[in-house]
Amino acid sequence: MTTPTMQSVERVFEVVEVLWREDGAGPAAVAEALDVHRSTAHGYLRSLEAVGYAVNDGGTYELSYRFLDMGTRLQYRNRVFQAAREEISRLSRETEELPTLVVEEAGSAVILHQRPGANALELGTYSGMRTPLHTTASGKTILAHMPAERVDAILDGGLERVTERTVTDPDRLRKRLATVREDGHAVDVDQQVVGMGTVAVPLHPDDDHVASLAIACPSERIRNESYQDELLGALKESRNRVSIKYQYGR
Amino acid sequence: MTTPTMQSVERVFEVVEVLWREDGAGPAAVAEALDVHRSTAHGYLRSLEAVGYAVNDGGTYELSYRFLDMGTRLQYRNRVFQAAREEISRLSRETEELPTLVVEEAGSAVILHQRPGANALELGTYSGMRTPLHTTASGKTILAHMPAERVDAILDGGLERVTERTVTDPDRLRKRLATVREDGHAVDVDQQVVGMGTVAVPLHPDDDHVASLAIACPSERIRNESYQDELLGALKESRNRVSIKYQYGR
DNA sequence: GCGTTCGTTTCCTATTACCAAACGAGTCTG
DNA sequence: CAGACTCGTTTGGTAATAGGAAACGAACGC
Repeated sequence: MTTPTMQSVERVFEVVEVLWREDGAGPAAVAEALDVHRSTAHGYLRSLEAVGYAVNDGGTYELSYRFLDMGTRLQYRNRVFQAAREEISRLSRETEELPTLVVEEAGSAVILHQRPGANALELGTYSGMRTPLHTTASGKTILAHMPAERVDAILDGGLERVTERTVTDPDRLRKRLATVREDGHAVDVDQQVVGMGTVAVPLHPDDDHVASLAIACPSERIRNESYQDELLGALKESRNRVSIKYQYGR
Repeated sequence: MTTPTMQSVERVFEVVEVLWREDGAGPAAVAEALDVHRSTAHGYLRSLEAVGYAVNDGGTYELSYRFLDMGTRLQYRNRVFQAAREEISRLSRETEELPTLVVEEAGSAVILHQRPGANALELGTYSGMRTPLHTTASGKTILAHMPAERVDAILDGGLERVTERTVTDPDRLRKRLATVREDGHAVDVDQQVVGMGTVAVPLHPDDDHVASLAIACPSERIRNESYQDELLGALKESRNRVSIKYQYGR
């Protein structure tokens, strides 16, 4: 923990961040953002280009789709993703909503995959997007099935508030998680985004991995209880199929 | 061109490559792969973790989904993608095949998006995947609509052979491109992958960008001419809609 | 049980990343 | 139209930093 991190590595990813923010930039802009000399910034940009993570378009450098390449390869390599892919397609066709697969990484929720159906909400969500675990229905089902000591470690990090309905009190959250465990699912309405409701079930294919399968849809549709039950039924059926597929390989 | 690239930047992305190949590794494995001292490898791993692009799971480090995050954000930022997204969903539902959006980057074809339909082929393709431009129907439609000097520059780089049917002779390729320009589309059967056929149309929303909209399906289906025409018609209709959407904003 | 290998930390120094200066090309301005 | 900027890029000298050696504790295998 006391070992310092490498300046050049931190900086090159700061450059990546700047290239993202500015949607492409030259040495001058990067130099100003990092507070270094122009020639230094130039070195980073040239190196990023050499390794293929940036492209030089006549003096201004842009991030390349190598990020998409590597990211998608990581996504495809994930065994939960492989097991869930087809089922998510099916859910997308049959419910016409927005089925989503969420996993946990470094104490955050990560959307590993989603496939909008014909009637799906247009949210700002995307594969790879991170959210705190305690602010979404999926995250709560994941927390609810994680070892207690890991939950404690995450809660100790503080519970960020994202909307006025975010549960920020650790004890209230723990009670909520107990309820999720009993119910076997979690439902959020207008929690993360106003107008959106989510129903989520845990996906617990083995002792090491906890994930969540969820469907997001407009709040008004999810308030209809029979529709909510319908979605829940579809989710649980899919979840069971995914678990089986996961355990017995492809 | 004479300016040397930064060793530490090249190395950190070598580490990324090793972490990908080994599906997670510790300092010892990375040190051996890069031929550096264990403590050096450790520094890179710690730094990658600090910037969020790797996660430390009890001594072995794995690449994180930050790559997916950044990659997908780049994908969503692309205006051609934004304009084509809905149409690709529609094509996926209506044809039940594999509609694909391809763009050019640094002289290569990059799959920017694809959405398998209910009957789609299961290929090894994925968003972010790169191929040479001259080996796919999409790539050829892109080449066919690129400025001649850029085509020359790319052809000068050599035409890699990927199957026995790859066009590797520059002059034959140029003739083929002329045909593609005349026809307004390109069709490949068993070229890239045996058993797969692709029909592609150019997507040329403005003077700076050339992309391609394509549908991949089993060879036997595409050999049926009326089916091929059906796909082509759907593609061209979608292409026109995407062009309009691109020009008149979202 | 010992030996090995691992991740990790500390310290030293030699490498390397950084800055300064300068060049040529392009753009804006007076 | 000309001058003065700013830009990307290259060069070389130097000081900060990345890399190597050694050592610690823990985990594993023999």
